[in-house]
Amino acid sequence: MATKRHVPKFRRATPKLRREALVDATLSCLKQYGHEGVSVRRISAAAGVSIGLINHHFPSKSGLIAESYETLALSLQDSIRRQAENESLSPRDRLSNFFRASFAPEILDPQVFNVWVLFWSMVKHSPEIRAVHDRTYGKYRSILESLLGKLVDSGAAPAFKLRPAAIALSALLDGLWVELSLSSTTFKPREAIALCEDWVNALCGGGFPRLLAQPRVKKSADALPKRR
Amino acid sequence: MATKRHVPKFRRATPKLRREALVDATLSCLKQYGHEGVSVRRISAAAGVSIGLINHHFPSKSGLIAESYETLALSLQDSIRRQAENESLSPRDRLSNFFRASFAPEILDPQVFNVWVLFWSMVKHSPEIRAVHDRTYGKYRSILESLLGKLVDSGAAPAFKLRPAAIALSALLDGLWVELSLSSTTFKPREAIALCEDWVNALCGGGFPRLLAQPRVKKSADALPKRR
DNA sequence: GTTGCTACTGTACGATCGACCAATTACTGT
DNA sequence: ACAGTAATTGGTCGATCGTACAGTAGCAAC
Repeated sequence: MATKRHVPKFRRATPKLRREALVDATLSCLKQYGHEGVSVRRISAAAGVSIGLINHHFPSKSGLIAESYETLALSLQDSIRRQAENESLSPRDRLSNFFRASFAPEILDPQVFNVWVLFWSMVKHSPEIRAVHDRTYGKYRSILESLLGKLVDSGAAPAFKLRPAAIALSALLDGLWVELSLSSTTFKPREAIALCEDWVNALCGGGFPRLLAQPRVKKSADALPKRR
Repeated sequence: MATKRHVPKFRRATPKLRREALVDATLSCLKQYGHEGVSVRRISAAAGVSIGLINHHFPSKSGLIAESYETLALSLQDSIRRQAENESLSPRDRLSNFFRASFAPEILDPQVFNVWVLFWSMVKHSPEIRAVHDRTYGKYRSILESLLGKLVDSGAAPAFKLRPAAIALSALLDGLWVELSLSSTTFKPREAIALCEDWVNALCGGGFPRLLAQPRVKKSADALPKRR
């Protein structure tokens, strides 16, 4: 026997690191195989660990999937938000950066869309996944609201109702993202960006009178319009 | 023995009728169980037939699913389009009807959305489903283009590029539909309708200059702008 | 009544699923 | 060097999956 002492069959990792590795493997499998990728065997194989390890670190398969959803959602969100955080730019330019980032290749990756839609299809049947969805979507909309609010503060746009505007803009972004992801041949990312810019330009130009009706006010609960 | 002659164990049906029944059962299972509903056993039980009958009428399970997708897509499409077909209304009013129909309860049914997203998630991994998607989505956009074209003809809107406008409007519709279906608490269908109306109003008021750049012309290939 | 066609049944098969758990083993503290 | 801890393994369990196929039986034609 030479100097060979001992070759470990596996290496221990801290629960935190191992969980992250399993989440990465899950996303990888979902991208590659779709529905069929959601299998403890496939995921553990991709992570290079044994089958039983998943149930050691996660309560069940759906727990692992929920955590994977949250990881992907926050990753995409941060990737987009970073582009819009440049404080040296005007709010209007930051919105433009937000749009460009929203249709960057890494976001339009068809595999990412596929995984995303898969999560959507689980929202209704899994409370854990639904919780993740509500949390991340609320955060996304609040980012948009914040950007739109700064737009008003900078004087680039007249005062308008932030929430419906953020809803409309995020819907437009989402809808374009979906269509682009489903078939990239119909139109191009730059067209999608232009359509978002057009929407904001119309907003700045007062093109949506209904959104202007009740400007932002600090408190005054009675300021809530009674709907028409 | 009394008059009891013979109680048939099953009744024969024409292939056409049986296929339709199986498609209906498939959609029902998908609505109720989501991913887990896509099972020949569950579907055949819902249709009240034996397991083997599916493979007698369809080449495989994915064939049945593709046909179910097409059935649902055409059903929703017709339901919406009927509202906009009233020839006695102005093009602008027909668009409004189109919006209202797009957010009618039967379209916003969370179960329908769930099934729809499930189909989306299969588009990338199944050529048969992809074919159905491309066909139905192209048809949907052409309906929108036609409506928008009539809007120009009626003089309600200045001439604009139909295709990008139809893309933007369908994206807005889809995005709002997705958000409403995912969590109905965030906003209400009437807000979604209002946001669509606002978009068309802005279009009619010339709020999207970029869409106006090149009005509809018959030929003139050199009219394509060089992008900025 | 009889025959022929085929819609239809139902079992069987091999593969794969998620969960479970006792045994193993890498690593840390002493 | 040793012991304790817990991360990790890998086999097993019952359930369920899609497909195949040999056999059954409804129903129309004659």
